[in-house]
Amino acid sequence: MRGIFTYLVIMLSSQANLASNQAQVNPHVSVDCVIFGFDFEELKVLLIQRQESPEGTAGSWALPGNLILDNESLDQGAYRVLRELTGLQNIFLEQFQAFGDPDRVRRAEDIAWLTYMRDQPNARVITVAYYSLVKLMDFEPTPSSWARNVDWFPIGAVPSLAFDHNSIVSEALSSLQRHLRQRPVGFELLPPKFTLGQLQRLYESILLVELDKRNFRKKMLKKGILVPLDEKQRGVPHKPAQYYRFDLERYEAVAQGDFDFTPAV
Amino acid sequence: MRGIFTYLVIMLSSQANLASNQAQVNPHVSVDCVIFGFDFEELKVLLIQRQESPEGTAGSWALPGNLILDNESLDQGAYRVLRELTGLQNIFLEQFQAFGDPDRVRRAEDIAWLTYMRDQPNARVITVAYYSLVKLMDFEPTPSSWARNVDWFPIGAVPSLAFDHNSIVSEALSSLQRHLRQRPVGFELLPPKFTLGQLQRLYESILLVELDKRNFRKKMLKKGILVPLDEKQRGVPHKPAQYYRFDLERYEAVAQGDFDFTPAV
DNA sequence: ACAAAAGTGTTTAATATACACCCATGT
DNA sequence: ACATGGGTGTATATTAAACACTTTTGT
Repeated sequence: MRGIFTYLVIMLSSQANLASNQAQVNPHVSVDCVIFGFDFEELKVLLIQRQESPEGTAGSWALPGNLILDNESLDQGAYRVLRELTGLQNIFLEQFQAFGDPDRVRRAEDIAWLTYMRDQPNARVITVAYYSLVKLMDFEPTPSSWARNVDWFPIGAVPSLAFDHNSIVSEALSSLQRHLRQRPVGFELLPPKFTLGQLQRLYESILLVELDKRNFRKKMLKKGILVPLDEKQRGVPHKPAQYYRFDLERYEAVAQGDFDFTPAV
Repeated sequence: MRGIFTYLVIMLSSQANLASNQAQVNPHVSVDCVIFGFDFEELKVLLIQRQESPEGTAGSWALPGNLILDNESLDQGAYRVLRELTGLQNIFLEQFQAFGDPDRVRRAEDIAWLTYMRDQPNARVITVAYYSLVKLMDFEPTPSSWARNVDWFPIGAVPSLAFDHNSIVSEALSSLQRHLRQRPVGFELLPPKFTLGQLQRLYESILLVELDKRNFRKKMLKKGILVPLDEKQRGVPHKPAQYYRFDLERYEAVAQGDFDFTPAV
């Protein structure tokens, strides 16, 4: 019961907005967010579990998403969904693709769920997909507040999802891989201070390659966008590592648009 | 009058479809196409000129685009718009971004035009933008058939366009530039046989750089995706150039996904 | 003491860059 | 003959790749 309540609060908050500032839900356009996090070991995706509807729909997993409001942009809609779900703001968000197959809603349980949740359950909906990079430490969904309704899944163990959400996740990963090679987006997944080992494991687990430690360090440090801090790891059962931070100003000064981290396989 | 007639045929053909196969126009989602062509000298964009409406709207230029039908995918919608406009099929088409600012329709003349053309002129519309690469030789809009309604514009001399179409063109160019460095998309803009000089000018005019002839040839030929033909240029007032063709099988065999043409500035 | 990850350099191969002259054709 | 773009090679600098051992800490 608790899970259902929380979930309804999220899904219906646009209705609250509607009441307070006249915004109308657009029945044909939604946004979906693929939220990536990194726990220093592997890449994870945040999924929500739909509640079981009165009609007995199974509580299958899905991407967080919702219809947009008529007075908000696509980006604003995606931010709103993220904020409502995670409470986080100032999150890295990138639109990567629109999905509009006429039969992206075809499974019986998806239709049942829409019937239960939406005013116009049969409206043709196209969805604009975003991926988001969050510092996983900032938002670890706790069993107490979210029950079984929200959880991180390893990117390699995503279950069967609602609608076309498995395709969306897969395209999000491709986009992230491409962007990671070209722009310094990886730092969005790490805390403000991090070690080179953590950064390397991030690249390895997103690009699905193994990298040589010495070459990785040389290459990364030569870019001149990392600055060492006066601080080292503590409490680790091995030689403590130097902490670094990403220097945005230096990046913008040095490489105007060119990052180009293209590791060998 | 002729121009208006032709244009109406294009814009209303979805209505014809509606009558024949029950397809409904979706009032909230459109597709817009940025059609690129290359005349061996510079990159061009195909624009259409809206007819002057009875309300006296100026005949401003715009991207070809239209609302989608409820039974077609986004890709199919974009293909349909392209086919209706150019008569061409099997065209290279790539979705690159959705645009959904609530105020992307704000100029008086845009509103007047929608009022004239659409059933629900005030509906919030988000548009999914595609860029398309065509062999310009296959489709040179002739003054006789299109009058002043369709024309190629150099990418550097695009006039002020309707709605947010100037932003869309600019983002399309960025996407094309990015893709050209990473994938062999340039050949879509060239005829089946072309010279290395033509290919170089294509890269130069899209990426807006000057390239060294010798290095360009070495680099391009080393990829092993071009095959020389038994044919040379004829009728040119200089040493005739060797013709080449792009070999797709060879590309797919050799470079699995990696093209990486990253020229120096 | 041992386990575990941090940290460090050199050699070799591949790739990128800069650069200048002769060639074949149409007019 | 001349103008025009086609075609070619080499030397140098930069970047990528392969590779192994010592260090520091917690247990």
